[in-house]
Amino acid sequence: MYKPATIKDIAIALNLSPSTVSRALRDGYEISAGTKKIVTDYANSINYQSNPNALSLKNKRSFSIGIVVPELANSFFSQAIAGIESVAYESGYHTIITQTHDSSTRERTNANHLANRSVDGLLISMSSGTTDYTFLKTLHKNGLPIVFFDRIIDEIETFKVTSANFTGSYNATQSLIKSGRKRIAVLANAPQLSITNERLAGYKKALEDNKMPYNADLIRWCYKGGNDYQEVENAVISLLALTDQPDAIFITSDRISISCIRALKSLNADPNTMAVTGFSNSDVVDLLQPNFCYVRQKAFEMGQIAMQMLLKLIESKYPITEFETRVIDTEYHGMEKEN
Amino acid sequence: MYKPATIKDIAIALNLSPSTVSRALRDGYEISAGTKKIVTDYANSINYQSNPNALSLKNKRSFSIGIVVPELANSFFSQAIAGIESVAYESGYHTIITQTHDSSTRERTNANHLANRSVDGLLISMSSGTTDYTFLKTLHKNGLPIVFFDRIIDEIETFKVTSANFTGSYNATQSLIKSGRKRIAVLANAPQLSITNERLAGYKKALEDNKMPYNADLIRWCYKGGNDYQEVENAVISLLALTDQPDAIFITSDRISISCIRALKSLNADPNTMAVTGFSNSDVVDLLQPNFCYVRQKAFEMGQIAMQMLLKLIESKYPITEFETRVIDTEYHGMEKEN
DNA sequence: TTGAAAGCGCTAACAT
DNA sequence: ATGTTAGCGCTTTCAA
Repeated sequence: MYKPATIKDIAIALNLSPSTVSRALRDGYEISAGTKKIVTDYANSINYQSNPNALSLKNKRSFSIGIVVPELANSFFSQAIAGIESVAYESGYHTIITQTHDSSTRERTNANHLANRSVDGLLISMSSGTTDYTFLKTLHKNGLPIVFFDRIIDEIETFKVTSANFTGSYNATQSLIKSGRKRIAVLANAPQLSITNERLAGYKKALEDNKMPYNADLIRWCYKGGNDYQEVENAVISLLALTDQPDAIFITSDRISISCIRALKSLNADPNTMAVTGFSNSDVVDLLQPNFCYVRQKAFEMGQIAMQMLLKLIESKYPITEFETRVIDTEYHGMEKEN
Repeated sequence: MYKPATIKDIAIALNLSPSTVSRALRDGYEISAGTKKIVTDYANSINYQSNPNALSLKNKRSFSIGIVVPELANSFFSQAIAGIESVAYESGYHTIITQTHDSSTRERTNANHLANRSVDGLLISMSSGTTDYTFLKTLHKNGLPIVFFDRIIDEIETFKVTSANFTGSYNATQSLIKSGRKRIAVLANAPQLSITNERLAGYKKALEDNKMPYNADLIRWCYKGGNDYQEVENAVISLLALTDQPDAIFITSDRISISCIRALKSLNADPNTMAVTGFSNSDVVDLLQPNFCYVRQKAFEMGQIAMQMLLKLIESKYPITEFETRVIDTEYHGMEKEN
């Protein structure tokens, strides 16, 4: 049984009362310098660490924050988490990371567990399947600080940070059009997601501005967000089977982008007749396929901002009523690769 | 302030004592069916969740386990974590994931924090820089169940699980030799790591068995494990600059493999004169470069096994004295890609 | 300057 | 079958 030393142990060893030890360790003003030194020295010598559970129970404060993301094995999220951690670490907060695998049930369980585990706040990027937000609303109403990032929702009023999905998408589509593509198909992520709709809207607007028709036949939904390769391959096959074949594919998400490239390769599609452009934060995407252009989100930065927002919520003395939704621009990586 | 309902609240609302409520909720045998129903119904209606901090404090048991890995943005680890979670979830355990970015300090902080946070056990894969294991020894001596996976160490006696690094490496090198390669260079990970040495040993043995000389000139160390691209590129440049250029590169780690491919591409090395083979668990590695052969570790499976071992340690009635180090075979993906 | 005591939410003897 | 009480480790009045 793992049993670290307690304040009581120190008190007994030093013939002091627990309260004195507690105050000494936290540098309380009432304690004499001498006692403080004795206590801290001894505490260090036995490598004393306070029990966070007891502290949380007492203080309703844990100096840890919970992170809920769909998938760690997704570059965007692991980069965002790195950003979150960098800020959290500086401010003395620990991070507890959980993943949902895009399951609403797991999402609810994780969020509730974190809340009960008395994290001081929650950073969440929604799962693709979630349509019922009551569990979050309840937590939020009960006073748990929540910040949404990337996959945000309208239903809860708080700080949010997301990418300029519309613009990123618009520019990428523009670029395809400029390069002469006439029939641009889309592989879209689950339609419940904010990011999906924004990205699709950017695509539509680009078509419109170029007086090109929007053709629903060219849209394919990948409800599993690219986690199910077969779903993506089927979508690609059905696009290739169209009598009026598309000459480009625009993809609204990272995992789908990868799966699409794989599918095109395995179907022996000609990379010259089929241009591919999509959102991706994979760190190897530039190595994948000669002509793959992509939109990259500033994931690390988004993580940092999200954590800063959460800190603001947590550490604010009075309730915050003015909330901000930050939109971070994306980077477009076209074919002419510099650097 | 987030403040969930407590057992006391329920007790007051239902005019019962806290202990009755507690027992009813945990289906205690002493409680009448009627009371049980009343209590559970009410608890459900207000969405009562027990406070894990209080439980941990009381029971010295948290039903959560801590995970310490170098880097989440590394396919191997995110896959291993998925394996860990799958077992943990089935057994009612939560996982708390932390990453060290290969910093010993972060590693120590994380491990200590998790231990104090009263996780019931620890799953750890060592950071590349760590040479002082006293913090782990201390935790272990104090009774914290620890299981090592992948990057294991000899210094602590407990359950461990790792890959057949020697054999995987041996076979990959054999394969390079069979295909006619004569001068096989190596990009090696930090030499502190168990996996680095095992993989290097496999390489050496393959040379030996083929009566080929081991040439230290062909070995390059990447102490940053591929996180520092420049380090890898420099290594590649220096290999290409050799008067007697290597005709193959064997790489002992995932991140270095990726960086090496990128470096070769940016240096315009001819993929036909320079064969590349390395360890990688990236899910896009097969798309990267036509002739890249790779050794894949069974990461998910390793995670599952590690978690099972940890459960055994945690839930064993009496102290375990017989420890096992499981070695899991690797998959070699050569050039003839089926499927 | 220090100590005693109560309480955070929960459980488990020990009553009743 | 249910209630009372003490205690997990810590902080914080209140008292000395």
